[in-house]
Amino acid sequence: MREGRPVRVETRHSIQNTPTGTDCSPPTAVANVSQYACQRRTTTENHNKIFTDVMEELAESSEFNESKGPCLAFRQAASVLKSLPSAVHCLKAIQGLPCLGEHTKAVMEEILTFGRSFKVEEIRCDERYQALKLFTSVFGVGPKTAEKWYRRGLRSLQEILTEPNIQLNRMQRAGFLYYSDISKAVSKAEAKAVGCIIEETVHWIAPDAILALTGGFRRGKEYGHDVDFLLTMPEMGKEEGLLLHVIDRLKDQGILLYCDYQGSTFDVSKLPSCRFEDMDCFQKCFLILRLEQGQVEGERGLQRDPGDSRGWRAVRVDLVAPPVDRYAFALLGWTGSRVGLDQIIVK
DNA sequence: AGGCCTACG
DNA sequence: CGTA
DNA sequence: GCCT
Repeated sequence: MREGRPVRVETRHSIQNTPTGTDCSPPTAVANVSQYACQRRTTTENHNKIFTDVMEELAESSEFNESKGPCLAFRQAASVLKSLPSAVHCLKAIQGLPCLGEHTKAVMEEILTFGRSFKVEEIRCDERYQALKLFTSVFGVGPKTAEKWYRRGLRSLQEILTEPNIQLNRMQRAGFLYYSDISKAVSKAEAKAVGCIIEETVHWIAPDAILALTGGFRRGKEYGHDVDFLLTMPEMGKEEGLLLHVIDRLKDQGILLYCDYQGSTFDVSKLPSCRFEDMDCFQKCFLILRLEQGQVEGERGLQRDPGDSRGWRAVRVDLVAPPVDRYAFALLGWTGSRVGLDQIIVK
């Protein structure tokens, strides 16, 4: 997810003392909003959905209008609001928070007063916005491609698939093929089932390999849009080639529907300075896996009508394979001191 | 007034 | 260009 | 649009 860019910390970003007691939100609501999006409190539930939905629509609309600045600003505003531990009930409660300026606050006031934003409702009615939103909801389709299709007069996904002169790339073909599955949220039970499959595959290759769930489900979320794992070997360097082996095995099992592999770009001799926190250089892959319904806890053998559904669904899965020293560092960073390694390593 | 991730495929 |  |  993407949480937007870091914001410099200021003393005013911390809550001011409110000795008069006129604030109408818990005092903790505004305290401790970090300078960095990645350091902000990541709550399991979003307590300000009524605001963040609108901010994200404004961001999307800005993106479609190629207004990069406003797009970023609305995304950051949404990110800050999502990090709050409780719902905002009056504007006073967000005093001093970063990324919430004049315009954003005006929109929020409108929502507090009328329960809706009229500007956003206008945007939602716009034909171009609707089409671009629909097109970009396909995995592999961004604003440029969506705009191209819109200018050709296309309006529905069916029209895209029917149009003979459109050549979809590999990513987009997967996007259309598994559209409804990928659009659907992944449940915790499904994430666990994916974990079992990856675990079995990984340990078949290397019994001492270490696999850990990360991302939203690691933080205890009930639903997510993909499932993330960290994978490594206890002995430094042994993780080389492991990820490609895993991908081969998934292929052999016939459950690999899509695979985008990125080799490691970590090179000590090339790096000007050691950046421990740079996770982007590790081996990783973005997959779409076929998950059998029978593998999911709670859905075992409940299939009364086999003709009713396929008996499986597609799930987006990310695997990252750092060397073990970085792995430990990354896990501790994501996990915090309260959870032990035994709780986060899938065994 | 000017910036607003980046690296990879 | 699109992804994370 | 928000911040510097």
